[in-house]
Amino acid sequence: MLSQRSRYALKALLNIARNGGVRQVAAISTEEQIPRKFLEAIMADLRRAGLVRSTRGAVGGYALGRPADLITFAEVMRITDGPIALLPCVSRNFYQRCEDCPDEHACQLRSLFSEVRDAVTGILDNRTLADALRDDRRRDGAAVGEEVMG
Amino acid sequence: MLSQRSRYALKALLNIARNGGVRQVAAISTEEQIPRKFLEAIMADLRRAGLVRSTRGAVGGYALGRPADLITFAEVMRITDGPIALLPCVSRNFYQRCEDCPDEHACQLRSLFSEVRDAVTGILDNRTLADALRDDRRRDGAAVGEEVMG
DNA sequence: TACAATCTCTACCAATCTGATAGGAAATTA
DNA sequence: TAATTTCCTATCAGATTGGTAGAGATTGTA
Repeated sequence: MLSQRSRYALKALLNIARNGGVRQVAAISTEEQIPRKFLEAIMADLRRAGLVRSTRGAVGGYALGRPADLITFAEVMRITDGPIALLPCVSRNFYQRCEDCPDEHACQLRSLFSEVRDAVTGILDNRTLADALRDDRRRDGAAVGEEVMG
Repeated sequence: MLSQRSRYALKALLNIARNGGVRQVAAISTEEQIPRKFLEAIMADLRRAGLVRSTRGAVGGYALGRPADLITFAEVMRITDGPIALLPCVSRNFYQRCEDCPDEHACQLRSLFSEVRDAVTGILDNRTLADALRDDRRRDGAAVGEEVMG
């Protein structure tokens, strides 16, 4: 399961991307129903990873560190939750040997879970914040305004 | 990440399937490098779920509760780790609402993580213990004996 | 019957992770 | 200077994880 941390991080980033420009923790907190102090800690992680830039003081806040179409879901999840793969020995970004495994290449779990990793990262490494916003607009459009467009 | 519990459960079941018939915890424990007492607890779970049948006494042990080609990886993982989906609100077997989510159908995470769930369960619900053993034999064959067969 | 082997059950435990909360320091704007 | 906002450090309760201990129940065999 995704941690609450990751869910919050993704929602916060989508909130910033949706609104554009600089956005305060307090606003995100109330809009996305995220405990303020907890969100502060999460934003600090995202800042240290370069996903957002912060400005302090009276009209400060957070802005995306790069365009929304260059921030993937996978990247956010790796920052907040660590590895995406189900086994350490099949992770590309956080590889670690399974200590109790005598021979990695003979392991009957490894090939299957490599396949799972490929399936998952195939989606998450290629889906950006911008994609999520676009899908959302399309869904709204289909229900309400798209007809007007032809 | 998969819990150690799940890894051990899968390895233990594969061990039983590979050897066929009844198999003792002590043997599995040493062969698969799993702490004995911990494995006992895991086998108890698998028994309660019907994946294995146990017999007590002098020549007791555990046998598969049904043929190896009817036990999927997904089923084992759900017993030992719970939901496979990354969000409770997209799980088929353990569905739960996200409390802080005002409108599930407007959620910008949900559609993406449904897609991920489909990709993962598409693999894990359709891969059985028998498949894993077969793949393994094929891999051995390719390296050693297959040439003899033509 | 006694004994050894095996699963079964209950309880317990240390370490880590999760999801927060508290309070103040530092920076910026008006 | 006052207000606003991020930044930093510390703390914490509860759950989860990975495991251990020991006694009890059941069965096969000598």
